[in-house]
Amino acid sequence: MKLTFDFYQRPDVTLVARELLGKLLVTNVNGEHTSGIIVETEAYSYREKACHAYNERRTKRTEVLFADAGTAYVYLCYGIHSLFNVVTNKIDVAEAVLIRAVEPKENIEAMMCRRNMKELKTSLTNGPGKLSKAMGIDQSYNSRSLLKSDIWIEDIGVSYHSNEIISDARIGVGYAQEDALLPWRFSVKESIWVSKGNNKYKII
DNA sequence: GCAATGATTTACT
DNA sequence: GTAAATCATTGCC
Repeated sequence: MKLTFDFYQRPDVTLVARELLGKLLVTNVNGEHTSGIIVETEAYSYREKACHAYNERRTKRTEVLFADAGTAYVYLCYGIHSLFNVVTNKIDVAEAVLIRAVEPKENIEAMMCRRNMKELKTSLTNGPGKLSKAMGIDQSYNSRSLLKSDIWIEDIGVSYHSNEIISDARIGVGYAQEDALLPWRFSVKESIWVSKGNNKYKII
């Protein structure tokens, strides 16, 4: 069952981030239907410095974060990678969940083709830039609604108890000072598809 | 207008 | 382990 507006509009972005684990991310790009199970997420909020819309900063780019719940926020990172987020909370409240890793489910061949890979490895989708490419998500999906387009998230009856979820500091947000320590990264403990993180800016 | 930088990945050594 | 790739957005001049 496709997730509805009510799922995304709830006020606690970390709760939504946790509950997105085990859900199925589905895209239908250029006639290729692909999907993967979400195994790693991060929460972002206007209340903390790691967020692009920190302190309610509105610019052309961050405007999407103030949009209605269930809107996709796709932005270019390091000039190369498209990172996929889902906007949560009420309209004009800038919060979002970054999808960091998925377990490939349907049409894995098409995903490998998009990533130029010959054999199936976890590196197909174990990172935010990687899964976007595998799923065919690019800048053109920015500000698209997940409630009524060719990209959406489904509930497939999987949910995790808190002892099956790892809660940790987010990756690559060292610039956010004290907010970089918030345990707002969530991943499925048993999954081998979780990203390895980024040692470069790792916080001790 | 211009310079700095990043919610990363990949290919080297 | 280290570094290059690569560019939209941002903030300051």
